[in-house]
Amino acid sequence: MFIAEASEKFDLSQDTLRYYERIGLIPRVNRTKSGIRDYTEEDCRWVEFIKCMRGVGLPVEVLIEYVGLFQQGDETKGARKDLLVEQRKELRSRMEDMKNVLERLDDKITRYEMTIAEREKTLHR
Amino acid sequence: MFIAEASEKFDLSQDTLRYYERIGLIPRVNRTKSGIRDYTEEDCRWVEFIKCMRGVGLPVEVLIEYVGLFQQGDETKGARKDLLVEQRKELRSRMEDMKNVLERLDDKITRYEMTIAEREKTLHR
DNA sequence: GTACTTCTTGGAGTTAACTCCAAGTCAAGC
DNA sequence: GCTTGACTTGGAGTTAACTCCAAGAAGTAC
Repeated sequence: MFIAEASEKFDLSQDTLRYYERIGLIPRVNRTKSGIRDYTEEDCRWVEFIKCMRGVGLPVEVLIEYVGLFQQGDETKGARKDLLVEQRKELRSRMEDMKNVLERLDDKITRYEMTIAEREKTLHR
Repeated sequence: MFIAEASEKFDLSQDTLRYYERIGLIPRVNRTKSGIRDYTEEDCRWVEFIKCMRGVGLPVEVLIEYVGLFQQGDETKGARKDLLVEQRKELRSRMEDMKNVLERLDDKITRYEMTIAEREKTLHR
């Protein structure tokens, strides 16, 4: 799969795909003999994984480290696990914050709805 | 309350507080006769609200609009509600994404734990 | 009444994460 | 064998959201 197709498939610009590879956010992608990127199944799995993680805000820096550890082989499995555990903690904490804000928004919206309804009533009285 | 105290209280730098005010993310804060910011209760409520919303990623631009609408008076209550409803939708959608990623991380971590435990066993056999 | 500290403003600088661009290469169509 | 179009690279530019800075004023300690 060439870069145009991958770009479509993952809804990431070609520039973003190249950028991710450049900075080590995904491992180096396969090339044809003439140097053109030709994404393998595994390349695609990396892109999908990174897009997914970036989508919920895991920092590029952290993901670069993960990919780096991965490329160093089995010895780094412990470190990789620790990294994921830490990110999971962060994610949970952010979700907790969001849950609270969501409640607050629900509340605020309900109050707006009530005052607006109240005003309507008064107007038509 | 002067800016140093507000900065402490909300854990936002003085620069951030001034910046928020400058761009209209919070309404103009009260001044002493000599021009020094003196946060009232209401100013504080705004700061707290904005910090809270920014903390879960609501865009500055959107919050500026909300504050702007607020300052235009009761006529804008409908618009303010709509804005909050839209942001709630966004928030819910992001939380949904995060829930999925959380499951994925749980899975990945479990798998790491299993392979690491497996290797330990082999080593000590 | 002068030194010190804390504030003021407008504007410049920084950071993360892309996004765009110029110059060049290569395969395909005619 | 020349044009076209999709690709390559390294590097510059952009955006959102701060963060820092210089110059100056104002209250406080002595």
